[in-house]
Amino acid sequence: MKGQDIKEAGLKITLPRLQVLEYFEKHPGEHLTADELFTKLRSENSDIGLATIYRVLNQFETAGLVVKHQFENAQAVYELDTGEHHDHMVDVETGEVKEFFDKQLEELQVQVANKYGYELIDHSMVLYVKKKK
Amino acid sequence: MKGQDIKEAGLKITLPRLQVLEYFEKHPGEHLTADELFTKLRSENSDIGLATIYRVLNQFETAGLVVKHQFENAQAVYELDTGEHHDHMVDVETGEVKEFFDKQLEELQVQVANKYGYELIDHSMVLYVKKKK
DNA sequence: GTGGGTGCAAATAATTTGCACGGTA
DNA sequence: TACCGTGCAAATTATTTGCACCCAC
Repeated sequence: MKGQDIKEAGLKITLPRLQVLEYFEKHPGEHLTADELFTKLRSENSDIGLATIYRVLNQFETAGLVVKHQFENAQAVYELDTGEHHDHMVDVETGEVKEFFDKQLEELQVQVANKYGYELIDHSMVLYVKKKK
Repeated sequence: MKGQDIKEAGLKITLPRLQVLEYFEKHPGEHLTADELFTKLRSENSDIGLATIYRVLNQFETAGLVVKHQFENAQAVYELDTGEHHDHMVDVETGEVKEFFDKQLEELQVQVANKYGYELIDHSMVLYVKKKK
């Protein structure tokens, strides 16, 4: 049962938390803002509050259940943490967000950090792209 | 004279605009928030307003005089646009921002975008690092 | 039963905008 | 003199927090 993840995070299994987690699981690959999630859940007859969404997302982020991204825009977007690291491509024409992973790029970043005398802890990389004609 | 850049951007040469531009030119490599710039200029006996800083920075960004970055934190940071593209490394222990450029990384990003059927328009890449012991 | 969890509304933080006045061209 | 530009304060936007009530354990 999915409540397991919530319990393992040291949180009580409550309806709002289940609804948020369930939404992400039912829509794999979606990246949405707190507000978008609020609207979607409300339209599914949930009576969840926006503040709760922010609270739950923060708790889930701390627990490693979701990942938060701050792209160019003001609002942060969240996605389910599949456990597999990946980076993002944003199609500048459609706003669509695509995940990708490139081993060579990852390794090169480690090497570049080393070259400057640093150890790489984390990175964020977003490629802004458009479809080739 | 430095007012030149401002005039070329189609803007009147005013004291606040000169002060902002001058601050960046006198402190090469600095990345600061609107609020930090406000405090610095005020301490230099300017009577510039925070709203004006935001307005001027936006105009300068549009004109290509400064570049705006949104790192993990809430506040955006600005730096003078030297015309040379570079990415950033943030020391997670000190908060220090270092610029770097790696040709191989740049090229690899183009290739990766191509591999997925896209054309690379722009990218943002921030390496979070700490000093090697 | 009790302490954590929730919705709502009010508080914050960063940034933008309205307005009357001031300075540049 | 024309208007654009400015400082200040109020408005906006995204997010957080206080509080009284509620529910999972």
